[in-house]
Amino acid sequence: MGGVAESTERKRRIQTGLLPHSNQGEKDELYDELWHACAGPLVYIPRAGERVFYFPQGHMEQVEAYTSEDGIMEMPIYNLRSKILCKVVYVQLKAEANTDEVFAQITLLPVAEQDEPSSEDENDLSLPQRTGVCSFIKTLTTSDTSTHGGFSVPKRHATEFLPPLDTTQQTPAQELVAKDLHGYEWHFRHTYRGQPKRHLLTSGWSTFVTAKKLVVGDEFIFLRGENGQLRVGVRRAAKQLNSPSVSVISGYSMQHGILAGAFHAVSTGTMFTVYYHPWTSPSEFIIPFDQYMKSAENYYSIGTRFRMRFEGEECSEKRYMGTIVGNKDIDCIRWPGSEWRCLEVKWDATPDTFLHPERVSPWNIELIESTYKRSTSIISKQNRKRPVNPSLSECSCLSRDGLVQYPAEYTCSKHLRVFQGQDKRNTGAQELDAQTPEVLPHLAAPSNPNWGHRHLGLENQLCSPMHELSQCNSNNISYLSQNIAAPCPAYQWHPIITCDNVAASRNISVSNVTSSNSGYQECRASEMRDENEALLAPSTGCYRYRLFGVNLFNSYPELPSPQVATYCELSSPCSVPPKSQSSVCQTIQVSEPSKSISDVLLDKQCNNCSITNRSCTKVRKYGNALGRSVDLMRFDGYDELISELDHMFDFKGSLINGSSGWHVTFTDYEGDMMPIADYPWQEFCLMVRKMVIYPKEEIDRQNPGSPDPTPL
Amino acid sequence: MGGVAESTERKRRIQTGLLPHSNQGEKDELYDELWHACAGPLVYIPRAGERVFYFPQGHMEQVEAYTSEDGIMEMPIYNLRSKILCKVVYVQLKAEANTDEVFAQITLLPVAEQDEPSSEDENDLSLPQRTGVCSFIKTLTTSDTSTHGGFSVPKRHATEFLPPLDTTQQTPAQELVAKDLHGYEWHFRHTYRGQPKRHLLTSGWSTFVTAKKLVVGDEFIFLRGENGQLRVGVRRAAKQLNSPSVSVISGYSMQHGILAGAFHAVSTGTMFTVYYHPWTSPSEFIIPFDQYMKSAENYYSIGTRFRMRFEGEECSEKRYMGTIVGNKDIDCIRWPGSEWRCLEVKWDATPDTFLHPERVSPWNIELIESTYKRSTSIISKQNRKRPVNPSLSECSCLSRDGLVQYPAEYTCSKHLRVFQGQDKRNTGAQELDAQTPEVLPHLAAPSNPNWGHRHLGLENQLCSPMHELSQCNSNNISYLSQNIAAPCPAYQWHPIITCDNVAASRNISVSNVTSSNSGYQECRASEMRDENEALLAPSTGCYRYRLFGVNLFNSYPELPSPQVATYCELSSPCSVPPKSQSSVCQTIQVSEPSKSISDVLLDKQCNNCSITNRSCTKVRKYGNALGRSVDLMRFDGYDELISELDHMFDFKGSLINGSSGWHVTFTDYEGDMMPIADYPWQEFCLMVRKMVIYPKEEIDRQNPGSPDPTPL
DNA sequence: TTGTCTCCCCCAGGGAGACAA
DNA sequence: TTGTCTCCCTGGGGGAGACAA
Repeated sequence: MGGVAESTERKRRIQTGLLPHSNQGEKDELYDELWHACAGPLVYIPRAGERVFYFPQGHMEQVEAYTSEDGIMEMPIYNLRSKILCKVVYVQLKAEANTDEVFAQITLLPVAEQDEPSSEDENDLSLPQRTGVCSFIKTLTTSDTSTHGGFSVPKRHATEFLPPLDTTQQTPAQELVAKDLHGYEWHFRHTYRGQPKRHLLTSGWSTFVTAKKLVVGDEFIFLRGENGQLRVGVRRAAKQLNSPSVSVISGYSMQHGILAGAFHAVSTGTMFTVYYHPWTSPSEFIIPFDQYMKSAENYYSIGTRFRMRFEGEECSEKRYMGTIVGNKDIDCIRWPGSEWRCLEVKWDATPDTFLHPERVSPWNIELIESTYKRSTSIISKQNRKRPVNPSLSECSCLSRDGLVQYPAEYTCSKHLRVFQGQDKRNTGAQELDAQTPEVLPHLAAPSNPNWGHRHLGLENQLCSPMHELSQCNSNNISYLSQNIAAPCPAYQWHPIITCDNVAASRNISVSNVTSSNSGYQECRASEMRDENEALLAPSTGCYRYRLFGVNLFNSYPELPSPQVATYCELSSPCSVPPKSQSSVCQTIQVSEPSKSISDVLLDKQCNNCSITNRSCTKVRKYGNALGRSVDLMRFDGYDELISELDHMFDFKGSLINGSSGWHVTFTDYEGDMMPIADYPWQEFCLMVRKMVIYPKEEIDRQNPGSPDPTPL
Repeated sequence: MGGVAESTERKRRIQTGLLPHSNQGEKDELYDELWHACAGPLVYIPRAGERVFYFPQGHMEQVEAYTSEDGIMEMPIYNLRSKILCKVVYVQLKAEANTDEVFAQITLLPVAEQDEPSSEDENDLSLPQRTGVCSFIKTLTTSDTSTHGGFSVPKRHATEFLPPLDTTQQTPAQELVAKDLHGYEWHFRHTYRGQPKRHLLTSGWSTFVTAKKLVVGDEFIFLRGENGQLRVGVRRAAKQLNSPSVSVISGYSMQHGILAGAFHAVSTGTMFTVYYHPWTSPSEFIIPFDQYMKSAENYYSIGTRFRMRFEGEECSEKRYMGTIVGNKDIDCIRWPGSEWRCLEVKWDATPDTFLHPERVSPWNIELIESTYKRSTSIISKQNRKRPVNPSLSECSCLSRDGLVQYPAEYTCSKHLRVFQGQDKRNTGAQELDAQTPEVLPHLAAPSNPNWGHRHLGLENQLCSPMHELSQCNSNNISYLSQNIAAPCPAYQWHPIITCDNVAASRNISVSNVTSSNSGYQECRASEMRDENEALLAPSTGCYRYRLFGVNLFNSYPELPSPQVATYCELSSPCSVPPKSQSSVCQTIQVSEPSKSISDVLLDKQCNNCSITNRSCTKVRKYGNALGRSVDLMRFDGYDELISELDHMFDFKGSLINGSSGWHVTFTDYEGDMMPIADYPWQEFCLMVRKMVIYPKEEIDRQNPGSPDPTPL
């Protein structure tokens, strides 16, 4: 496609909003492809319009990688939620000028959780538009990086991706001009010479190597766009660049800035911008809404077995298994109830256990299910969960029209590489929802056990991982390198998987592993729910935040009455009465329609930490032993707060109209008590620690300076 | 001095605390020397223990230099003072790894303004300890930076600073090893060859040039310590490095971080750290207490003529003159009453006016006094004021025992360079105070019109700028370069001033300039006061905040009765009754002992901004139309404030003991009224906008949320 | 005295095929 | 097919004195 037709198609896409964060034409699409190629397949960047949860804790973790020294200072406590639902407003994919380190500048707009996203947005997001981009990656050899000679281009890559040479000449040569992520043009002389003949990049190559500071093991990325435009990029083997951060503000101020900035954005409903450096730290602090919600469906009890994906050497994927050994707040003071890295885990012994985090977030891991539904359900579940590294978990063939995915039920210890563009990470409900009836049967077909597979006749041997992987054995190491190629132009964006020395078809014996944890009955309701959804959900396109027609966030049952006993072990004492300790698992198993996920989340947060939950602010009425809690983020100002308090404490409107004789006071974190409404709402939200409703006489009686004199 | 003697002296200094921020021995002193040499003579860095004013606005300005894009977003309003008195806790002088850009990491501790600094601290600070460091600077020529050949060492520098060569050899050579600011060791081969013979740095030089990215016009700095240690550094001609700042947090978050971090530090009385990059922006946001206080003595009315020092090309100093054309807040919303760049100025026409800021802070400029005392008083005044660039304004000879200064009453348009270490910027009262009686006569000697001159027999022709400058004319351009040398080892730290093409002895015709502004009578009382102080001040060691024995901050005349009319033009309407618009000028001219500087400050600050003044706080008594003002800086806490208010409004003790039935309330800048003493005193000082004393009945009657319901 | 130029000459490194994995 | 080696050869640039400002 090109010329007029391409232009027309482009116009249509722009008009229909199908071109995310790109309004400069094909050039920028190619840029995005290059960026993702450089970032690596494990890196997920949300798209504009998407709804995500922003985790300030994770953001702080990443920023701390740039503040070596003074992270010891005690942070103040901001009244900031541990997770903030945001709409992605703008995404810019960039690269550091000096290091080519990719990073994303993401502008977020905090949104109320009850806002329903339009189904169109989500549909758009689930349909990444792919053009005829083809590319290859090669890990640099010693010779490639030596000062003598150039870069050896694998023959197939050269013939497929490089412009054809005039082979009639003795030593045919051409000049290639390719831009990098900074738009800088690199010139390479491409020749075909030697005995035997081979493709080489000679002149210009050493300049590139020097400028990019490439060493053995780094990767060279080459892209060719539809119209023949060339791009080059690098991925470094050693990701641990010592941050050459310019010393502008102290780490302490940075922490303040992130928290205060986010708080201000949340309070005022304005945008804020974060930078995400996937190479710097693995703190993925922006998690797609769906991914989070999926993980929230599971119950993460102590002893639960799980596995988690990591990026191994040379961009390969590894899965490690472990056991949950704890479930509690990482910082009970500042982030009570936070799910960020709330799971303490013990990893199964591996040669490189030291790499693994001792704490993970629920959405980082996949639980290992019980075995009896493994042939279909487990695969389905895995596809649906895809917690961290979705694209590497299966061999994907991306067509212009959608996503074709194959589950990869093996551990490819090395040399497995999938090169593809960014796909939709959470291909759970919304993708299922988008299924046309005729593809649903695929879900249960054992021989083709992928779900969401759009059967559009695009499959061929290049796209079949099982086919490709059958070529991979330890006998043909040098024949097929780990290089990845997207064939061009016949099949656009159908990655070729080539690998050597791979225990290719080795399946993880999930059933054995799981059954070894016989002491725990796994909560596995969500997968059943998935199936139910697939079968029962109306195809309205917006059921995701509803469960059987009940809006998950607007319904707020005061006292949910769990009708099944919980199987789930609790890791920490819970201050909530035990009867409310239900989980979504059972609730959904019995098709309890009044139990919403938000309820479950509330319960779970209470379980996670026995200290006060800062997302909610305690309110007490003078003389009443029983306190309540309100979430200030749900209110727009004092009026709404007072209205809620009026309702909560049964003032029947007299608190609102002032006739009650009671007044709301609050105590800030310094312990000073003040009448409410003295401060602007935002500041109040920042400083309030708890609220007490006093009768006026009591206020008059009190010494205003004495902190919190209320009897409990 | 060396060996045992040096070690003993070192030990003594460490014991007596005379070694600022250095406990690692001579190495670090040499480091500091190198740092300041690289930073340039205009750069002032406070010392640990010093009291300074921190201006968040200026800090924000500097940080904005690192945030190109998103500075447009509206900043929230923090309850932060425009200037924050701090004690310097810790200073680290550093350099950026990539660029060698010098910067200082300064840890500040907010302090209450009423805390008197101990005179010992200040004495220590005013006695920088100098060691036998000698050095030279050379601006690199084309040949120096070319790929062919090395660095040509001026002969005098080589003979004085480089280890002697064995001249009996045909081509004597030696290896020099010198560390840079990062501690990296550079090796240079030093030879003496060629026809005619000359000193050259050959091997190693081009590596240095390449690594430091030196170009023609950059400067090479060479230091030699007492014990022969060598150091090298660079200063770049092009200071405008495009900030290669790593994208970690958004500029918006940085702004939040600076304000929230400072606010948190002030609120909790904890330290905070700032980074000051003198090369990046001229926003000197940390100003010594004394410098600020000196500037606060002047009255900056519209039409006032002033001059200001700038760094010209190649580190020369230029003075430009201008006229104050406005005096108002740069940001009335966020920083009401701030003096940061509160002066709008119009610069006299110069070829490079574009360089000049349209707004300056009072402490940046020196007012041009009336002429009749120019021969002595003006010089004295200049020495005392030294608003921005103290070290360049005179040729300084620093001995181990003190500071010898010569006023420089000329404009050195180019090529004037003074190379010296950091000296005490504010050599005002405390230096005078340190005078021993026998040096006082120097103060009035017309032929030696410097004050604070320690007559220690160290003067010699090398130290006399007038002598040196007599060599400087346009005829010997190539004979004396602009290179600066500190001769070694005979005279330690007595800079040689060598220059060419300098209009050396050209005096600014201050009298003419000033008289051209005939419409304004300049306030010039402070210089008279200086003289009075010099002659009359008792040598008690702590008179700085006293005037004629009256403590300037503790005395507070109830109703100063100005006995002379004011000469000062007011630039903006003043809400204070005219009768209180006296100034220090008249007061001191008539030797009014009861008029304190703080009173003057009160009056003046009221004039500075037609909006509420944050340094003095208005107080009204309910029902009284006539308000008062108090300077909260004078109080240690609420008790003292209430005591003062009791006295001020004639409560005769009943406000103190609570029997009056009246209560002091205050209004913050948001317009919210609260009872006094709800907040810790420091926070109260930060947020108070005005105070009102109410009868209790009135407080009870009022809706606490309504802003300032008091009738005027 | 020192900035610039030119000349000399070395060697780092680009560019080629040989060779082997 | 392609990684590595070695050989060839060129040019950038280090290093010297010449020369002039």
